[in-house]
Amino acid sequence: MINKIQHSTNCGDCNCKTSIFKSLHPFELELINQARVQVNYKAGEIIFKQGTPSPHFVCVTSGLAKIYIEGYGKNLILALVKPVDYIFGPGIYVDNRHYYSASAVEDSSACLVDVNIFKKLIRENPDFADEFIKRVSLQSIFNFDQVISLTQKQMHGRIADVIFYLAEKIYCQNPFVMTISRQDLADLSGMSKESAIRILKEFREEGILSLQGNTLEILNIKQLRQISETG
Amino acid sequence: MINKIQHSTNCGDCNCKTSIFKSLHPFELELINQARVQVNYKAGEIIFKQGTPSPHFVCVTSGLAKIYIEGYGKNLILALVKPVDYIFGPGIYVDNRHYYSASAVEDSSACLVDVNIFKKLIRENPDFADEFIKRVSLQSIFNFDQVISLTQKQMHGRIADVIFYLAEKIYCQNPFVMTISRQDLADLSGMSKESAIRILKEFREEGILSLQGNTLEILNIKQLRQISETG
DNA sequence: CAATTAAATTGATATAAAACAACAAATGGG
DNA sequence: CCCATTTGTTGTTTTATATCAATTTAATTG
Repeated sequence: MINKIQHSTNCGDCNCKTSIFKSLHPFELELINQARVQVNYKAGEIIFKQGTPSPHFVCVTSGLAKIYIEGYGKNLILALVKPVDYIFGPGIYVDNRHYYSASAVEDSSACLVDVNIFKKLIRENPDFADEFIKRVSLQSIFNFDQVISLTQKQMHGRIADVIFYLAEKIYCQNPFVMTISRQDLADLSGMSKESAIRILKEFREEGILSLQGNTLEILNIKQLRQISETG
Repeated sequence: MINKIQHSTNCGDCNCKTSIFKSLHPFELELINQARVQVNYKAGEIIFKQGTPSPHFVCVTSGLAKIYIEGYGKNLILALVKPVDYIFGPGIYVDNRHYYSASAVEDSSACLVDVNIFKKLIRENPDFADEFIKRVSLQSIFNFDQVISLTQKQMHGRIADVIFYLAEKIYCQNPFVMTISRQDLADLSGMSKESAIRILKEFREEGILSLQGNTLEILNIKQLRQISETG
């Protein structure tokens, strides 16, 4: 099972896709490369748990992961993380604890790198620091949109938002295969699984999308956008 | 009207209260001091508007401000900002736009400082950068708690959370005078003004708190905590 | 200080969404 | 390949919460 997935053998080839690393010098990238540990996760396996110490940052190199807050009885998925993107929680600069959990949605692999190396590079390379802060800022902005969607739109609008998120940011194609479960869809849109399913059904009946098996196609983007905007 | 409020005449005295500035050298603080502009706002006045350019960061030196997202028909208050604390939105490292609005809740004054000075200091002083990132991280963690409260608790729990926020983080005393309106209370807890008022009334009737005029006292902290935790 | 406007309060009604329950379909391990 | 477990689906009921409407209180301002 090991080594079934093809990976780059160094960060210089792999992480070039992640904009934040573009400001690192080759020798700095090599520093990360030396320190990294690669791990494989089966679908459903937990990568790290909310509340536990956070000794490294995680770079997802294949598959799909979710980061989610374990709340009161249910989870809220903050984001899906696809290759090549990394998970770097806010606890690292606070108390070295995770403030959300992460698990693999699909069979995935990831590189783990000691956070101290990361923090060291931020101190030493201002361009990298700027990129990092920019990245954190983009995350914040995304979260703002998310919290407005969750608190001010009703279910139809929230599902519309999540479908756009999946099509545009995660799977990046229009007919796409939903590898996330209905429960995940519900946890992304802050509603019960039953409600999420029902709205998906409604959208299908109204010809807004087609859904056979787990292949979803947005048929009427304009109408779905409308639903997203009218809440 | 001008100069009625007493302020420090330099950042060295004033901002020492704000932990993020403690890592700045005196000459760096003086750089900020030279560049700052002080402004007074009357209650209700807008400090900046979501979507507009963001040329400076804002340090609230007296009064009380709110930062809020203008959503679909209603606002969501992200935080109240009291002296001496600053407002530094995520747009500054992205597109120099504000992603939320800010306005004065009480008569307030603030210092405005060119963001470029701030960004320059972050590049040049790694300790300051670390403090800044820590600060942004704490903000994120706060927002996580907030979004869980807003999306997974029902109204009683949300109001309880907001009351604790006011008592512990904003007014910092137990009988405290609520200088925010009921609408603000509603916008902090993501519900209608009417619902917020009704729950306040219930809490009063159950002896959990007293509320005469705008003076609120938590009488049964344990029970309020319980309500916060059971959602 | 009266007159006007804005903010707070209360009650009645409508509705969005969860919870519950029962069942179907798919998945995975022995 | 079959049984067991999970995941998905649908209908019904209940409940939390918004909306609407009416009234009271407080705050402004000429």
